[in-house]
Amino acid sequence: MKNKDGFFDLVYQVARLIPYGRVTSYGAIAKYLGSAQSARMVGWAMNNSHTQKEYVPAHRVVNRTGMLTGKHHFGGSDVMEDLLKNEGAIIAENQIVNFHQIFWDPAKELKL
DNA sequence: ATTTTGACGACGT
DNA sequence: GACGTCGCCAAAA
Repeated sequence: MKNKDGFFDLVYQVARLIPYGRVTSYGAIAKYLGSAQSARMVGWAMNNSHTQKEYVPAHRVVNRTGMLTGKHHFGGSDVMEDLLKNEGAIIAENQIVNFHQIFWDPAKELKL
């Protein structure tokens, strides 16, 4: 397949697998991909996520602190917060309060 | 080909 | 316990 087995595409696919009302961290995805130390790459991939044909729920991906670090990349609006809140996430000061509650680890949940 | 970055993470002070 | 710095990998300039 001409699927670019690139790191980016992998991240996009995993990000799309994030269930509704759930969030994950860059490190979690990176770990699932086998490159736990490449958490930064995941974030970078998200930056290019807009280049993907399919929409990537990047708003469900936050850093390990649960802070919406990437909300600035959503067009400058608080759309990211609104979306997460809409899914049941509690956001306060750009930070997910119930992060531990809605945290979704692909390497754990998605792992068969 | 080399250098810089980049939406992180862990360790150190 | 809060703040700072370094380290990681991979892609873009």
